[in-house]
Amino acid sequence: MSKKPYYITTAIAYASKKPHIGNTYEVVFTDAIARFKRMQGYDVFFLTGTDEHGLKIEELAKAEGITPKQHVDKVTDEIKEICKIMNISYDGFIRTTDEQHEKVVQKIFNKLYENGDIYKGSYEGLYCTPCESFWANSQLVDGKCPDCGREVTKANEEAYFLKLSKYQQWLEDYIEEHPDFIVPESRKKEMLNNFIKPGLQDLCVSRTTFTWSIPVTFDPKHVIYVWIDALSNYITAMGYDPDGSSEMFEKYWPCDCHVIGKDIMRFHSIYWPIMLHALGLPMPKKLFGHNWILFGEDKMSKSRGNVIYANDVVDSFGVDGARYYLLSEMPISSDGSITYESLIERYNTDLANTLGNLVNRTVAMTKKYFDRRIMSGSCKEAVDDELIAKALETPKTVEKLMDEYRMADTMDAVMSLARRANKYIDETAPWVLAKDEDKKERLGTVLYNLLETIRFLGVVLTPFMPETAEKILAEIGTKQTEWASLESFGMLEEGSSVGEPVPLFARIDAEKFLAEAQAKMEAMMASAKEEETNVEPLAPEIVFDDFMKVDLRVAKVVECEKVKKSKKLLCLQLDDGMGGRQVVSGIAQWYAPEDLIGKKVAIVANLKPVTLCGVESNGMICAADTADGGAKVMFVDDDIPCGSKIH
RNA sequence: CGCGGGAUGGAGCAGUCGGUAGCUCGUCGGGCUCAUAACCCGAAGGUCGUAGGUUCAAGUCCUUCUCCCGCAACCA
Repeated sequence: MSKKPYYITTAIAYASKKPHIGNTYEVVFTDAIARFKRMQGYDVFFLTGTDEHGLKIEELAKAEGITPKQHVDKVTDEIKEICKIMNISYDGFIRTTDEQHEKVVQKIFNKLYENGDIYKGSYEGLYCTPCESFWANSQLVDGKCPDCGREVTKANEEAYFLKLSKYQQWLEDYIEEHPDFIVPESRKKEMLNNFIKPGLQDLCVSRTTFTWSIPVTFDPKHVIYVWIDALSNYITAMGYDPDGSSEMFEKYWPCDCHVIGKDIMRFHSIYWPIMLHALGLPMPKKLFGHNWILFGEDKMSKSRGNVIYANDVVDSFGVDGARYYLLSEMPISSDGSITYESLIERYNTDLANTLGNLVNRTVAMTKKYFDRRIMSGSCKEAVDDELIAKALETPKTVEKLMDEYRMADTMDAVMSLARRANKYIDETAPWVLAKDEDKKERLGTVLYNLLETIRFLGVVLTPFMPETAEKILAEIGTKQTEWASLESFGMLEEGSSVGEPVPLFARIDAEKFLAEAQAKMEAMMASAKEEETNVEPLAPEIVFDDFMKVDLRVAKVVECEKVKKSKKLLCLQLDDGMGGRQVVSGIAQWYAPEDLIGKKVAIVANLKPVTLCGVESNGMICAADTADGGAKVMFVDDDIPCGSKIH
């Protein structure tokens, strides 16, 4: 009988910059599932790759003075290197710049066009000529271009649209009728309530403002929207072709699981199903949206000095230390957090103490008492039963948990067996048995039970920590490494020999390590600061009259409170020397109301009033952007009277 | 009242169908010496966010409120 196919993918990584450890999580998670399914006897295809088109990459390359292709080649090499370091067993690695992919994406676009699911329409918008940008009404600042402040003109540009609206009802029904399609459940509700039910607007799927993308064949000044391009990778990589797909595609499609970050759930749960449906293809079976790994409470960024790359972790903790951490630390329902402290703790307690030491002490005793020989396991006693039962139950538990992608719980189930084995050593006290020649046979059995339990651990760990598993199994000299060999306890070959007891995981000195990590962080922040000197490009030149149109004034913050229902907005009552005014400002993330009360600030005083979240705003507080995306308010000397004009 | 998730010993979490509140780490005490100052046992520590309700019985079901998080909106 042929093996059942199982097709699993990660999202393709955006080839703009080297991914950090949080980004690496997805590929490790998926790798563990892929390896697990292989062990279960599935014919697995595990696809990953890189998304290499788009405006951002074009701009980055320009800034570096290289071509976009050179840029993505570099980043893709880095990503492949990380996969190698992390021991990722992908079967396919697609790049969206692959010729085959580009060709098929064009065909997909054409087919959708021919079927009428993509149509040519016009993108109606407000255009700022100097900036060459379209803006939506809501983006305008005082009715003007938010970038340069000039007048915008109504303009029409032709563009292609995907008829999402046509499939809205179908999509809604499909998601409702397939409760396992989007997991976890909360993501499903988010998508349904925030996007689908309010109504889908047709999606603009072509661009003319940049060129680093796949051209529309029949209208070459347009390039295909990156998400159409990117999502297609899941089928183009497998040999899908509107004119006749490969056998491989027929075998593996529909995909069993797309593992994706929660941020791109939207694209995968709306655009992708509709594209597939329009192409007449079956839906993937599951979209699994995972959470993020944050550094403590923060997102990782260079300016915070907290970017951790996969290779940093691997250098200190080894591949499997890194893999184990990622797999065990990520809760299913909320964001995980990575800290050096927890990394060390996890490594030392679970891997070094519980697992590594178990293997080491058992092998050492086998060496000491039986000159490495594995004895018979036939001299049984009642104490053995609990250990044996636990060993037999562990693979079953793992299977059950892995069905629901409960990775952290899976890791715990495995460690729990190792802990039980340590306890068994205490219960049986082999060193006491060793003192009594009559107990030699019993001692042999105790060690046999331990070694057999270690074999279970080795086999069960194979998908998660392949290198360690291999070491463990080699150490006890067994050939019984198949998942099926865990059906019964006692498959370990009697009479064979164990290897030399070598620690699997060396303990890490937390204090020393943290001091070094601190130094690294500081160095990173310093270098990030240097990079920050890359200032924003200058806006187009203006004449003095333009400047004079802006009326800047000094004002004192009299009252300040948060705008309800909004995370970002503060509502300020200002003394502007002209009877006072109310201004709303999007700085709540960086300033508490009491930070501002009593201070004097610079305001743009003649902005047309607008209403934000139901609160009227008459003007704008001047603030400087900071490198990490924050803002710093420009405070003014207290002795300048309110209402003073600023030139 | 935009949508959704959550609040459980010092920390991080589990708790399926309502039926004695559990796990890992940490702390304290003890044991052991095969082992990587590792391992094992014991103890302290929780009125399960708040206020009500249903029930013989509520962490679990219903309602009120508070706070946190995600998504959406919003950054004039």
